[in-house]
Amino acid sequence: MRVLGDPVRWQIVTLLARETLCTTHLVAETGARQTNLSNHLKVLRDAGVVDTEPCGRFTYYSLRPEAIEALAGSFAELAATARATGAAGRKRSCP
Amino acid sequence: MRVLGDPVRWQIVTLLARETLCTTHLVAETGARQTNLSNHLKVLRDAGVVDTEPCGRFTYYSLRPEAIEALAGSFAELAATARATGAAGRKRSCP
DNA sequence: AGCTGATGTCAGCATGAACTGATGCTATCA
DNA sequence: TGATAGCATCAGTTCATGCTGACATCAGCT
Repeated sequence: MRVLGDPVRWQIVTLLARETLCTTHLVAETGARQTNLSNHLKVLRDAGVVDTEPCGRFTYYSLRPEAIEALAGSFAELAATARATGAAGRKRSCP
Repeated sequence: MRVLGDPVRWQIVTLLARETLCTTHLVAETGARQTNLSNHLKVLRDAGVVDTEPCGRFTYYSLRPEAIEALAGSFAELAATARATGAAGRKRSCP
């Protein structure tokens, strides 16, 4: 969750959702430095959001749909309970 | 998105999803100081994630289901395109 | 009106995260 | 085998943001 808070990482995720890319492509697309991107990609890798696949001297990055789907599911669940409490008028009384 | 990256704010959101609460309750639940919570609630209010309803000298906070549902929808869409690119093997060729 | 308690706002401080430059490793090509 | 390119890691600096204390404000009660 905190991992996707950074705008650069969010841009990386949206780019990878459409296409599997390697670091060079991401550098060209985002305009960020290679080192900077490498750090962000490490964070995304550690969080299990992206997968890596070496290809010669390049490394391809792809988005893991499971991770995004899990987030989407928890958000949907949260929205459902929120709507239920709103409909039921569930509120704790003033102390 | 960036707004929900903070763990305290995430805790506030999950609490409000279940029950409409006022600041005193949130102070008791999270253990954070009142000023700290007030700042976080301001951020959530500015982002349109929560609604406020004054009740005497208390103020009730409730989660806005629309905001969460919008997030859930965009995540689901992202996951769908990610899964499609994975299935189609869509990748940009090495430069 | 005056008092009390709940809440919001502001300025300063501290912690953490992002960005950068330098360096090293690995794979490909001449 | 030397040169080059892609990529990762490390240490240092800068910047953002959360936290805190002090003050202001507002509603309700006596």
